[in-house]
Amino acid sequence: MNEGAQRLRTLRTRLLSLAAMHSDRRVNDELARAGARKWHYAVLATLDEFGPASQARLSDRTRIYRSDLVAVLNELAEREQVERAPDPADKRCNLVRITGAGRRTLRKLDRVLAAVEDEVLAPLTAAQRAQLTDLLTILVDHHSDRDGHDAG
Amino acid sequence: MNEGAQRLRTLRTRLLSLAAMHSDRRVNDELARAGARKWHYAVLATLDEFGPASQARLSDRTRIYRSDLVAVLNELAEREQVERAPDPADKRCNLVRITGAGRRTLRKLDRVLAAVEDEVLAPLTAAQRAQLTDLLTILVDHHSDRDGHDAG
DNA sequence: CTCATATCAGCCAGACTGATATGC
DNA sequence: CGCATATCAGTCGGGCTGATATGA
Repeated sequence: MNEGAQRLRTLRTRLLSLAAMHSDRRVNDELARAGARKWHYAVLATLDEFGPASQARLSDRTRIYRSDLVAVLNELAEREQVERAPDPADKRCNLVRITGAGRRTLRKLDRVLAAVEDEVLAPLTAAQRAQLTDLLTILVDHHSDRDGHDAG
Repeated sequence: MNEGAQRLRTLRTRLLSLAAMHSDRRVNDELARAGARKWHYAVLATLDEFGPASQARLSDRTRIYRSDLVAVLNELAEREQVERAPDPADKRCNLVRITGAGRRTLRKLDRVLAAVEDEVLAPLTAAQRAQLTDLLTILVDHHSDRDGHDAG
């Protein structure tokens, strides 16, 4: 009805939000069916890739707040997917490491997430998927730099 | 340390999530500075574009749940940015319309959001921004169809 | 009677803050 | 001392569900 018309549907920040919301919902649903949550996967994948680490480092690498990480690790430890032991070199720290069961869970979640990713990106061609990956990577890297996060 | 390494950082569903999280945070922060929230903008923009509507239609168009819309409209009505009056044609409905103050607020928020959008997309060239818009639009349209939402 | 509308009450994951105890 | 780590308590926006009253 006015100059601003169409802004809502073309607002890129909103498109990003809507696309992510749908993607997240599918991810969360499927992870829930597998008995896990995003954070569990993030922790397991990070431990598998980088090896044992303190909770502070895990927090940096997964972007899970330190305060929230506590509960996540409690859950993972309960399921024996990670082990949490005091670091002899620095008694303030816990050294967290992934277990065999954790690796098996990770493999399973990897498959679940690959399927969801494929479903979410279904309407895009291979070339478009590559484009999207590039663009999103640029955005994420850019604000990671500015916010000063751990590069791993 | 294993085949799954790098999966976390290249997982498209995660990249989407991270990019959207950053964008949303910036949007929310700046809207807050302007005394508003995303939902306020969505309602005002939708009313401006499509004209007066019932809450049910507003809910479809903005994707705000009907139950949540009540509070949003209360807030907007308090600030006299919208008017909510019983629809004489269907007494179950409220007819919601934007006011002059609402339009002025909308213009202000439009400027705020344009600035945020520009900041968020800063690392992208004009061509890349167009690409991103296309790709996100495809994704959003695709799942809107499947979830069966109102096209407006 | 069935269906839609508006409203209210409440749940839950998740982002984020602040305080505290402990060890460097 | 100042600084980092892990933990706990709690806030808050927002997505989502269910119940209810009322009218089409």
